[in-house]
Amino acid sequence: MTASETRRQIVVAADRLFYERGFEATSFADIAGAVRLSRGNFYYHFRTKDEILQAVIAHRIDATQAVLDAWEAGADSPAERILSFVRILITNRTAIMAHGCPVGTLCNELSKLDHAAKDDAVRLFTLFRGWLVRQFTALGREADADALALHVLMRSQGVATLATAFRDEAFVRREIDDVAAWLTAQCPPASPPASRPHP
Amino acid sequence: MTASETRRQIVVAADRLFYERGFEATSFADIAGAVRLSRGNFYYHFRTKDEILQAVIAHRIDATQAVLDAWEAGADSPAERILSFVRILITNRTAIMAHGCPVGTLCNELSKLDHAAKDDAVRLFTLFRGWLVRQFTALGREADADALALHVLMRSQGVATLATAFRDEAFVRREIDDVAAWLTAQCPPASPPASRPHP
DNA sequence: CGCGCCGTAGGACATTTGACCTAAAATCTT
DNA sequence: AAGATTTTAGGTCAAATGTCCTACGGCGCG
Repeated sequence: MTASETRRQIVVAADRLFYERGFEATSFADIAGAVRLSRGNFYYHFRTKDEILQAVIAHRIDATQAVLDAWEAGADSPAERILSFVRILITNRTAIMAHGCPVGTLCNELSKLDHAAKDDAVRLFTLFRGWLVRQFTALGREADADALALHVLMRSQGVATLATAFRDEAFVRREIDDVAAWLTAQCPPASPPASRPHP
Repeated sequence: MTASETRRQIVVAADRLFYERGFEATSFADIAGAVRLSRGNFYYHFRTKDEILQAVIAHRIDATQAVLDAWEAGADSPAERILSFVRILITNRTAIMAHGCPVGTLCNELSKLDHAAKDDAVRLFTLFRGWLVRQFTALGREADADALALHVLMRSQGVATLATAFRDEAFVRREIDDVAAWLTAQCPPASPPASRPHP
């Protein structure tokens, strides 16, 4: 096995474990075990947990960017793209009801730990935020695109958190429908300006 | 110092530390140090970390219940009461931007740890949920009171999470205003039914 | 071919940390 | 002062982290 391939496997396994159990609760040995490496060999690739965290975040950023790029390259309208984003909550409902949103929970945990990589994790949010801003701008809402983007992110996060707490799939679907309705009201052909963000 | 008083101090200190650093990241010694107790004395009051967690959750439930009762005993209208709840985000903005929502982040962490006390933590949410249901019922929305309650909780959680990530106070205020506007649209004297929850 | 180099892999320590426990001193109660 | 309660100062044990050392196999080179 080549070193970079081994490394990649480690990052993928760590990514999953950090998501499922949290960063703090995942031990070096847990990750090594998941990839079937001895501790010593593991150390050859990553010397500290923080290094792994850095790599995991970088990996997530790449993966996220790829998904967003693909959506933006597709034929969907900006509004449909935004809905694609929100529907992640449905697609990943099982994982989310068990472990929450990967981005939100990581940012929360790193904030509490006051971890050096905190800001890097927030960049994941920033990625989505910027992408959403572009979609809303394309919908003719350049003036308040950022407020709208944050609003969509806010709703996703809120739904994810409550989904984890209550494990209520009907609630998730209801709220997704509500976002869809809100979105339609935001960017219609021509209707009275809705009561939303006044930035 | 009487035992129950010492115990109370321990719970208060543990509550703060669990909130600020997280449950997993807070050690026995951290709590003992915060109350200036020897580890042994600490052990006299609580034998395991899980016992402390139980006590902290019970303490939070009591405190929450007291606040909700006070609000319900006050002269405010149900709509104003709901706004009081949402405005906690403003009142506690400093703490929330640093450590998130105490309820949401605890539930998230315990979910990941698959901790036995997970469901007890969710009861904190349930407390708010039931209280909100009563307010919406009083506003004449008994039919969808629960969906509306969850919607308000969802927004609070989303705002808290993003507030922690971006530390943007203006965003928080904007979203609070938006909830207020939404609330007005929900339960007005008599207006066309808004596009909200269809449970 | 023989030899040393290097990337890769695996195991054997050493150190630290944190949860959990005990014995006995100090303090309070009656 | 007897007896219960509270506090202190230790100590144990397992898990986690950090570091080193050996081994194997390909490969360039004299």
